[in-house]
Amino acid sequence: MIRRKTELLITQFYQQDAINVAQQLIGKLLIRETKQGRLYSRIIETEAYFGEEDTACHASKGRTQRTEVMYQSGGVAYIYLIYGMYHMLNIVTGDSEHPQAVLIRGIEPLSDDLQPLPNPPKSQLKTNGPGKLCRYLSIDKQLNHWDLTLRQQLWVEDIKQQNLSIATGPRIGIDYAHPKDRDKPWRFWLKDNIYVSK
DNA sequence: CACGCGATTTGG
DNA sequence: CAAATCGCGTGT
Repeated sequence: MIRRKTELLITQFYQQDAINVAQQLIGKLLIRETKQGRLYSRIIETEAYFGEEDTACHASKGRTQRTEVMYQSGGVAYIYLIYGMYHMLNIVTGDSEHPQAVLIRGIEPLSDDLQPLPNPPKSQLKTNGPGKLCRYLSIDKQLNHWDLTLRQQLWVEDIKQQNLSIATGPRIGIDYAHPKDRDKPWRFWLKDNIYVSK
């Protein structure tokens, strides 16, 4: 019973608009479970991509094989390859038929007891960037369409957070978008965190 | 079916 | 500042 209720809450959380989810994901726990074990991280940077009307969003080109997953109901992963070598992790949000997603741009890796790592990852294992964190978490297109509400392999957990200082600003790397979208403050990050990109 | 480019990262 | 590297969307 408790479990059912929890799953319902998680589903409802992802059915909110991408802008709301992007903001609320900051500070939450991202868990990756593979045969090698579990990796715990804290989400510290996100971006919202909202609908066909958002010219920065892949769905602005309409429904294609690639964007199909964004038309699903919130809670599944949208993962694609960019620049021929980097994977991007997104979480689909909102109701079905309204394509939107949150790009996970940065995480802070944690130890098994959920404390900041004494020795932050170096070189190949940095996590301050959407491509780097996918490399760190061994995320590729095998997890495209993955249902995060199953709470296996890849999912998000709510943890007690207080006094989070969240900053907002325009999204990165979307020069191709219409100015009205380029300027929208749909990037969110945790202030004063050494892992935030740039 | 050819072509151009991208929600990035890295090293010079 | 440019290279790496290939899937996807577009137009023929």
